[in-house]
Amino acid sequence: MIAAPDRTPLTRDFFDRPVLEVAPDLLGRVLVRTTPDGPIELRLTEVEAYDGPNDPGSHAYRGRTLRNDVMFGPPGYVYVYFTYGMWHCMNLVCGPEGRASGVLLRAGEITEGAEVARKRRLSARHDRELAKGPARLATALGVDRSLDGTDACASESSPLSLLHGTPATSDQVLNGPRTGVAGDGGVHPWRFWITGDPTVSPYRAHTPRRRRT
DNA sequence: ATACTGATAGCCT
DNA sequence: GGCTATCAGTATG
Repeated sequence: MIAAPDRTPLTRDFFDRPVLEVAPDLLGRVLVRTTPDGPIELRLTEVEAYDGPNDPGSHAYRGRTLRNDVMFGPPGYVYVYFTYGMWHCMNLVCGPEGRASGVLLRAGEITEGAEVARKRRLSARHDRELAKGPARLATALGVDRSLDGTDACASESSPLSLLHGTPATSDQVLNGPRTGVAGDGGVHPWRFWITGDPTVSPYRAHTPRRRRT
């Protein structure tokens, strides 16, 4: 028999650990997004770690700015950024405070509120594609910069909350190079995912773009 | 299934 | 001015 997922929120202490410890521990956890259209729940299946000022792939690498300010604050809060002129992506700040490390939420399985998520992701041909990729995940959940700095340790009824769920066991977790990070030729195998899960996004190496004329 | 390309605007040098 | 923690559409095996 299978135990029901634990619906208590993760605590501040959960996030107040080194990012490489937190990242794999997030797999199988449940993100609840409360919207005017109803709640959406997502079981995390793929994440990526970014280790602050020592990590050239991190938005915090070149210091504190208006955009990345939340990353330099306390752990357990949400950092949302806008990229490629069209998309949003969300991260969870990890400890210790001031290190500016975080976990990018890359993919997950919608376990509740799929009807609401489908309306935001009209191009998805299958439910497993609703949140397959970081920008798709944010779109499906209706997450944008207005949620930057939101507390993920708040109650289930707040705009965003991360519940214990059913954590993946270590034998279910694989790791490998991060997706699309410039200069990260596998030196940092900091992408973590649940083995064989159909909602995990395909790996893409960083592709340098040629300047258009 | 994989491979390539254009779209788009904020961010940082 | 160059770059980007991406996606959707199209082409091809």
